[in-house]
Order: sequence, then structure tokens, then C-alpha cells
Amino acid sequence: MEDMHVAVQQDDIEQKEKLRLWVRLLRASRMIEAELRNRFAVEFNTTLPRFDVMAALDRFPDGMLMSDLSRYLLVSNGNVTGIIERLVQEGFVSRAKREGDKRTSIVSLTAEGCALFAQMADAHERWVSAYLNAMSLDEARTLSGMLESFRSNWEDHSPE
Amino acid sequence: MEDMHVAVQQDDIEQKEKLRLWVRLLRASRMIEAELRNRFAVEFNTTLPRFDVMAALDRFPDGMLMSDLSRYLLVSNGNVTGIIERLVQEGFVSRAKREGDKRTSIVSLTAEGCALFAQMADAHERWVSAYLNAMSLDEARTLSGMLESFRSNWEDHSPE
DNA sequence: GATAAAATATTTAAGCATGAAATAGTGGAG
DNA sequence: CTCCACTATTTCATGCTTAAATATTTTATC
Repeated sequence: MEDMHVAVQQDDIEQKEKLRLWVRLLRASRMIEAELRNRFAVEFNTTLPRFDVMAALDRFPDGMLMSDLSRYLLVSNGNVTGIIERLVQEGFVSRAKREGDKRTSIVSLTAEGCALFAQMADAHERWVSAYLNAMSLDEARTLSGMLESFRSNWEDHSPE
Repeated sequence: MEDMHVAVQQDDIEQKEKLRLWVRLLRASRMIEAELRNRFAVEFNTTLPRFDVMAALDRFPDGMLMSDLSRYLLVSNGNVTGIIERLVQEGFVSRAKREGDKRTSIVSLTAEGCALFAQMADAHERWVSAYLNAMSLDEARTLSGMLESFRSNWEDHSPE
């Protein structure tokens, strides 16, 4: 009986500690995101979602399907449509119809988009590294490792 | 000369490691957020931003000004207006005009809102803790501590 | 080959989010 | 009292985001 109380209390402590972790993770993420949003707006007149899309396309030079993009970026299908729409209009992304399949179109960066992304990626890396300058390299590696192992264990409770 | 190369290379390694950390942090945050959004929609027919607002109001039972809310939640002024609007219509939040100052209105949870929030907060804690179940209590504490020290050092590069 | 099932992409409606401008109220200096 | 600066809130334009509905094409099954 006594043991049960102790066990339950332990569970509760663990639950609360993990809730606190989540709150702090979210807060850190929001702070950095807000700062980046601001920088991207000021320096490149663009947004974070646009940068994310261009980063994905830069990583896959042969192009991606719309559904590849949304899966890779963890955003919804319809979301990508609008972002790509604007990027195409501004000449940074091109859509190519594919021979065999009339549903799909392969999107990729144009030469202009590629050049712009190189600049943005460089600035992005410098900004992020500056935001994290109070953290040592070792700490960064530890944190990074823990987050990666979290990600690789994620499927356990994720549905589907 | 040789030393300089080594130093520069070290800086670059550090920059890239911190970029990787940011990418993983963001990814973890997005995965959990997506899962929570889904849960809140299914179980409570509500959204994360609404939960955040109600959590703030629960924390300040005497009520908050609209500007208090937006400052506390790190969101824009106009944003809060719409969310409160809907919560008021559904009877979870009440607005009271203040005697002395006709500009301000004090918003607070109604009894209904309070009761609903208690349920949601409980579920929220259980969900989050389940998402992090692959992580030990010690790991959670370590990670949490690192994120907290990051937050407390944030002001260094944040403007204003 | 016909039909059903799955995959791909877009559109729609509602809500979230921002920054800027508009509106309205307060309070002090002259 | 009047003007001016400040505060609080809302409104607006734009863009992000989702889920659900729709349309189209491809693939599988018989």
C-alpha cells in the first residue's frame, strides 16, 4: 500500500518534469522562430515557410513532388500549394509537368532561386549559430543527440 | 597561418553543429505540436492557441488586459482579439469593462471555462508525458535544464 | 478491358498570426 | 481649456495552416 503511493507519486513527478520539458522546448523554438522570421523579413523580404520550402528543394536538385514536399516539411498538402504558387510567380521555383503521369508536377529551384537560397542559407546558419552562442559545442552535441534519439523513437505512439 | 586555418575550421564545425541542433529542435517541436493539435481537435474540439489563452487566464484568476495577454503569450495584439472573441461567444471567457479606464477591458475565465480548462490541462499533461515516454527522467531533466539556461541567456542577442 | 481502390494535387472554409493603420480614451503641459 | 503624447484595442491586408471535399490519374484486381 505504501509502495503504491510512492510509485504513483514517482509517476506524477515524471509526468510533470516532462510537461516542463515540453513547455521549455516549445518556448525555445518559438523564440528562435520569431527572431528568424523577423530577420528573414528585414534582410530578404521573405518568410520562414518560404525558406523551408526552398531549403527542401535545394536538398533535392532533381525536384520533388508536391506531396514529397509536404511530407518532408511536416505540413499539410494544401499548404504547399499556396507557398509554391507565390515562389513560382516570383521566378524562384519552376514546375515541370511529367511525361508519364499527368497528375504530378515536379517542382525545383530555378537558377535564380538557387542563387538566392545560397545567400539565405549562409545568413541563416550565421544567425542560428549566433542565437546559440551561449551554448558550448559539447552541450550542442548532447542536446542534438537527445533530440535525434527522440525523433527516431517517435513512431512508437504516432498513429498510422 | 596554419593555426588560423584550424581555428576557422573549428568555428565552421561549431556553426554547423548548432544549425543541426536548431533543425532537430524545430522538428521535435513540430512533431509534438502536430500531435497535440490533433488531440485537442478530436477530444475537445479546440485548438492549441485557445488552450494557451485559457492557460494564461487560469494562471491569473483576477483577469488580464488584452495587452497583458499578448505580452505574456508572445503573440501580436490583434491576434488575441480574435481568439478571445470566439471564446467569449462560446461562454468560456468573459469581458468586463473597468470603471476608471474606458479603453481597457479585463478578460477572465468563466466558471465553465475554468472547469473545461481543468479537464484539458489534465489531458494535456498526460499526452505530453506519453509522447516523451521513451526518454528517462534523468534525460528529461538534463534536456530541460539546458533549454532553461538557453532561455535565460537569450536576452544577449535579442534586440530592445 | 471494366471496375474498384489508391495516389496526387488543388480548392475551400475556418482559424491563426503578423504588422500597420485606424479608433478611442487618458492625462499632462502650457 | 486645448493641444499633444501616450495607451489600449480593434480593424485590415496578407500570408500560413489545417482538415475536408473535389477532381483527376494511375494501379490493382478480377
